[in-house]
Amino acid sequence: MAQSETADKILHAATVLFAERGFTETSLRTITGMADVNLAAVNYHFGSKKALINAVFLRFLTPFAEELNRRLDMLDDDTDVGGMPAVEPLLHCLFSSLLVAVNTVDGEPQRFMRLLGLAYSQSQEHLRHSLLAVYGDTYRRYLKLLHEALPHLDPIAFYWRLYFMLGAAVFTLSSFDSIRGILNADYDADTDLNDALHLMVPALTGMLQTPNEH
Amino acid sequence: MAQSETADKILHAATVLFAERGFTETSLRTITGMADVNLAAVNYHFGSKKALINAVFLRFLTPFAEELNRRLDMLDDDTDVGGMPAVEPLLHCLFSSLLVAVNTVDGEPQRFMRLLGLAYSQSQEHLRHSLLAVYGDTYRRYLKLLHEALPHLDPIAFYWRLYFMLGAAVFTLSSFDSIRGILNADYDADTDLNDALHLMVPALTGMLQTPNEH
DNA sequence: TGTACATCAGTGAACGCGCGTTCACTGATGTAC
DNA sequence: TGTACATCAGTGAACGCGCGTTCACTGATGTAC
Repeated sequence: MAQSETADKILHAATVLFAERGFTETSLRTITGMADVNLAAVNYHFGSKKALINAVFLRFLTPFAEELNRRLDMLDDDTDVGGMPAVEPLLHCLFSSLLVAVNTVDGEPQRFMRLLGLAYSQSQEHLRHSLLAVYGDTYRRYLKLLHEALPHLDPIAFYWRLYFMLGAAVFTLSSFDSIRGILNADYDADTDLNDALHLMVPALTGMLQTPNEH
Repeated sequence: MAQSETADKILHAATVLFAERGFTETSLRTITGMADVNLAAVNYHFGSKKALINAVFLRFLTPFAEELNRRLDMLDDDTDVGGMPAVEPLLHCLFSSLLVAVNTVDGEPQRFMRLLGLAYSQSQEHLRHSLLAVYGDTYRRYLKLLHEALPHLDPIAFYWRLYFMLGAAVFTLSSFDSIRGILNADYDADTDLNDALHLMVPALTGMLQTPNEH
């Protein structure tokens, strides 16, 4: 897939338009119009609109998962002698992989953050299944390490904290452009994606490490 | 609006279906089919599909904003003699108002959480404008109090932390049903909405209070 | 070297379908004189 | 008390439109004998 120039142009236009408006709100006619290719080319190269949505995600999640695994390997080597990796390095791993992966494919980094947000909110069951099949191993590996770094949390509390973290990250990064716009207008201060991630790491570390009083 | 039985049935069905599938993915035919009313009744009572979406939000956000204002008044009275309200009571205020409001209108509480999540992710500009016009004052009042309780954060850092909190809350609560399902299956432990909120308050308090090292 | 066939990327036009909205209409209830 | 008119909730059928998908087709390139 995506070996032809036409398929590449479709993937690029679909990425931009899906991130801007969502999946249902973007028609194949708009995509092929922007990509300057024939309407039927989407079904020729990808088979269906659903398959196109899948392909858009695979294109940027594959380098992300590879980068994350590479960094977790490095972290494993570093801590071979003395115990487990800590929370903060684990979060750095995650966000740095995101940044690196997003820069290997074309386009604005925050586009992919928006797509990630959409994947969660628009109930695309087919998408969730296909993503879990491809990236499930990496996901479970990361979860195991993170939980080991948070021994004060029982499994239930850990699971909820994980979702608090996912929510904060996905929501903030997928609204990144609009938050930045508001801050520029109100406080005349510019924050780039890297700044935002550096504000997020200590805040989320603090959240995860807070003791859980019942 | 919503004084007739037909309009009420439409509002109820729309609330259920929008929360399940999103706005674009729910057709007026599905809504009127479930409500057992005539298709044209939506446009007769509400004017358009967009106006129906607005009405669904107004119905549960209005009791929420009223309840929140009432609780903030009480908090103001309590702290009249000694300083400002603290972070944790402010979060309790917010979440308790949500719970109370959601129980005054019919239906499962988590439905409204899902709608809130959708309002953020589906780019419904008309909706955001209309909501800010109606609830802007309450929103700004709450923000001011919360910032006063967090004097260690400069405006920029505060703003980002606010979005981390919003993200964690909206995302978690709108995925509440599926998270609960996973926990039931994997750990055989049931968590209701109240439990989830009580796990959230200390975690988010910890996140907000964490110092921001640069 | 020449011919026949297969493969493949891409195209133009049409398919049927479900969508939100509109419109002329009905029938019940309220109001004015 | 009776009649004429206005208002209002609700209806049935149709409107035009944009959607994802399909299909027969073209033209270029590669392969076999």
